[in-house]
Amino acid sequence: MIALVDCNNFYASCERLFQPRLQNKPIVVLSNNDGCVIARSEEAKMLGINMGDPGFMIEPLLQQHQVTVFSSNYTLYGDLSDRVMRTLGHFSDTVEVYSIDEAFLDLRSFRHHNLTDYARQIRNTIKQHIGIPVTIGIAPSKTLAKMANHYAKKRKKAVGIHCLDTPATLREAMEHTPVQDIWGIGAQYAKLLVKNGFNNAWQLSRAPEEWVRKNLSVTGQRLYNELKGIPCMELEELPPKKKMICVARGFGRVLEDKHEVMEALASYTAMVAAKLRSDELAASMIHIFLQTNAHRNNDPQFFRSLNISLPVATNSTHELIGHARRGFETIYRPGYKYHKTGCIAMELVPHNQVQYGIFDDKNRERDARLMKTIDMVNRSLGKDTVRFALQGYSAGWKLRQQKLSPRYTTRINELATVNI
DNA sequence: TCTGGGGTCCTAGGACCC
DNA sequence: TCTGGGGTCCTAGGACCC
Repeated sequence: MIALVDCNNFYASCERLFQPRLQNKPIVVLSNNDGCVIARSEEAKMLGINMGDPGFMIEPLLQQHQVTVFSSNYTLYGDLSDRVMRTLGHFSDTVEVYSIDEAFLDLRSFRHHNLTDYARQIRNTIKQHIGIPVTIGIAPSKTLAKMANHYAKKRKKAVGIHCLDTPATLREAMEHTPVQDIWGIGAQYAKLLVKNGFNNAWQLSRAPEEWVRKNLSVTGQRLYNELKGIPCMELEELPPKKKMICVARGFGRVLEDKHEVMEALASYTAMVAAKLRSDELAASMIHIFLQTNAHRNNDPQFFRSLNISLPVATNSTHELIGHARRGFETIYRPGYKYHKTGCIAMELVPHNQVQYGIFDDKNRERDARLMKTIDMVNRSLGKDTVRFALQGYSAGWKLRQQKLSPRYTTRINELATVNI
């Protein structure tokens, strides 16, 4: 059996952990730039606030019900996530960290245990040691474990655990799972399935396999077998090798000044370079793009992107910024209100396996030492302490984060204070 | 009358996930 | 005024090769 452990309303729960007065109060967390709702406490869900609602559009509702709003604080969530995952490691030798708030646990060697009791133990330990509430679903395959978890959240909230270990419990959960709630079925496939008379997971698992293969491709066929209880997806303990590294962001406001857009692109490129180094990778190609705000119907729209092949794979900040700048010069057009830009590193190779070029005259070893030093300084004194000229100092494109909470667990000067 | 066929590589686009 | 960001996988179709 496989368990899926999922943190409840994770970002909202993280924020609440350090502000106990928000217990039983509605909370929402907004995406970058304080854009859309990406997490809600139960109380906020009950008010009819949906995932993805733009913050400014639900402003009256937030005020009316005194909803506490937070900007997203990934430093805090990442640290609490690490603690949860480390704790899960005590309960199974095989843990796949699937996302910041979810993990699959292999419980196949626990055949003689009462798995519901074991799950209760996991749940209590995480609540006690870290303070985050979790829900646990247990079933014969990953897809069914996801379904069990979903079922527990919807119908057994108080218990927070659901185990699909008999044909009857399996069928019951599947009949109560509409196709769009199946892991791997999105809006498009759900529409197609309903049109063809498959409304819930049970019905889909009874569909002709040929039809599934033809209409949902091989991923759909895998999913179909998982629904039948035949595991087709193994647990991945090691994170797979990255194929790309992307930093892209909308600006706090639209930009019409070429240099400001370039500063943003240079800064995102520098972030890509730092990520490459921390993963010990180098990029053989970068992709850059810039675009206007598609939501502003009255503005002329512009989108352009460019692939840039690099003569020698690199993770050096100034080299990557140099390539990005030359690319930017060729795709930039004046006269538009720019909203977003980004840099994507592709064709990644391990940094110690880079092929040098015959005509390459750069001193790459000296460069690597310089980058190491910069990373060290920025790690200890803050992300932007050392930066390159092109990144600039104008804050016009910086993120909007008006409701940012302290990084309680990772910065000594942002510790929580307790009045007694 | 009949107008090759099998293979690879690349890219764009669509679908999905959290 | 204000609508997220970072990923993966699969397929179809074109270019090219022999």
